[in-house]
Amino acid sequence: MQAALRQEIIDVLKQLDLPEIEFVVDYPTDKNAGADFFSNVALVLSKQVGKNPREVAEQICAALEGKIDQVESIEVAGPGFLNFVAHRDFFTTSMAQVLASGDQWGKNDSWQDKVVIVEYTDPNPFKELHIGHIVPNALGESLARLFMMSGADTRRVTFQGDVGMHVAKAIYGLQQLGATVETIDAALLGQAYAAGSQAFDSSEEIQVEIKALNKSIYHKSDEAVNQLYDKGKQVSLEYFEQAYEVLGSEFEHNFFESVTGPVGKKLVEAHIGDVFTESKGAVIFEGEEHGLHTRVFINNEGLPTYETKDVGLIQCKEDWSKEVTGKSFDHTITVTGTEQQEYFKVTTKASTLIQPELAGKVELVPNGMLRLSEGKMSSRTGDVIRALSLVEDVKQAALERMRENSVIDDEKVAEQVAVAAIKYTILKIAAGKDIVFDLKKSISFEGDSGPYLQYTYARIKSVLEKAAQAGVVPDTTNAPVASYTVEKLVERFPSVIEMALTERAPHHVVTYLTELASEFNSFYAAEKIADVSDKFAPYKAAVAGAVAVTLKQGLWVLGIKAPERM
RNA sequence: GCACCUAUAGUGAAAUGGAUAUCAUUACUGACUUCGGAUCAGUCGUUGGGGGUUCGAAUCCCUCUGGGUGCACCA
Repeated sequence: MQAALRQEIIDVLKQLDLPEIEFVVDYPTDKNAGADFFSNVALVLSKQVGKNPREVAEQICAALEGKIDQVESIEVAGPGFLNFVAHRDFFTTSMAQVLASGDQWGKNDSWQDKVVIVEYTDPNPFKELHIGHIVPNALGESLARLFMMSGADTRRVTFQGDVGMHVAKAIYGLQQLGATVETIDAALLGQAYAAGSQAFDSSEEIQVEIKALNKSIYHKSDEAVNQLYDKGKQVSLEYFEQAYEVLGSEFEHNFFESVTGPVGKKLVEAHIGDVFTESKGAVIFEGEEHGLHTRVFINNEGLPTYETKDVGLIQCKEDWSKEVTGKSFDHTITVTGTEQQEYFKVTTKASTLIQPELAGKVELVPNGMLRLSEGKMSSRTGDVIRALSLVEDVKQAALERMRENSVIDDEKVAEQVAVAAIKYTILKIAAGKDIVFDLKKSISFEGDSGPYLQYTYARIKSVLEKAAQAGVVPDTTNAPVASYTVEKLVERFPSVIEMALTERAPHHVVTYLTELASEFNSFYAAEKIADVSDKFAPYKAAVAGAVAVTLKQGLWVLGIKAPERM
């Protein structure tokens, strides 16, 4: 529709001998409920033409009159906007299309057949998967699904630090705690890391000891250590898998620093002289000439730093992409904290200097930090809130709620409600902004919340069931003269999906769904659906069905399950 | 010190440079003898200060103030 309007306006401009300019054709903000679409073309033109904007608008309006099939009327409003009102049929047809397309509703082909690798969550083995990891997990999952909605061959992966000082500290802690291969579990690993970190900070002797341990892990030189390491890594990864399942993520592949390190080191060493330089025993990249800052890629002990592991990672992604899809990736996204933005620019620049074909294909989407309104979190002191324990707490609250006033009592659904509540609080905020988390208050089941969306969906399912029993069959042939506001919102869904992807901003989907649910609930309060004596009941049931499809698709994009009952 | 990000009702947020800044929450008032009250309707309350660009600024530019983050051998 927008495209058709735009084209007609362009034609009319030519016909009227007006200059070609950039202008907007879009949905109006909801307070001018009178119009379905608007354009600012006259406002943009007025200066160039040297006329009053309203005058220009009138001229274009007159020339457009009757030219566009789906438009009922056009008028000039405010300072010189063109307001278009769509035919009633436009929305009626749209409802029918939604019901017919089902789980295809909202899709587009902007990334059709492109290979996109989305990397997110990135927990470190031997450390806790804490509530800070939920933010990039929720964001990355949603971005990945937006790419899927846009036709991309989307691959979800993680990148994990399975070597390095944090691992040495954890192993040291395990040794101190007298852990054996048999006794290691996720809880013990958390304790071990905290114990190791504290020991590291407590004395220089222990620091030397842990650094030595780090080297032996790297070179796999001590069999006893290797056993603890292998078991610890395995336990960590299994634990992560459990968490991913609860959170609703499924990763196809884990990349490890122990693997990307050597790959990166080779690449870096091959480009000493043209990209990297040697300085004080280390290999560095001088970022200043690119407006960035200098970073060390290989330290003076000859070990690759995180920078080099990231350079290697890109190569590993490329190799893996060829292996699983038969071709190079078209785009890769890394979701990680905003604090890594400057750093990421440096490694990306270095990578593209090595491999110019990567330019523009490597992207960082920063996620904001999650702060607690009270107290600080630190895995070094063991003072963390594990992701799963947060889910568990919220789930208990949900169960309590269900026992009070729900039609069912189901642990699985309570968990889905909990995850919805948590993800909603994260995803409603524009990506990259910090999130203040008040454990008591911020996870809400009322108003602006994940459960509100789920509730609305369950409610529709329920009323449609009642309607079916009463003999009301959803049908769009007999529509009331005026369209319901909620229909107009449903029709916008695909454009919201496209915008959310191009801006890397799932919060647009959250805002939209909340508005849709709210609008539906108002509609629901005012209109009777399961009532055979109402001649518009079949139409209203069709509208309710279209809202349900939209909610379900939208929640899917957010990585939130839509239970039929709750 | 340099660089980047950020500031919107009491609180948490939204607003591709567009029309009367939108939601939620809090507080208060109500709702069909109930198609699920995790709902709906209503009242109260907002763009940090100062300049500028623009037909039009929460949004862009400058500046001040407050907050955050990053600036070789950690990840």
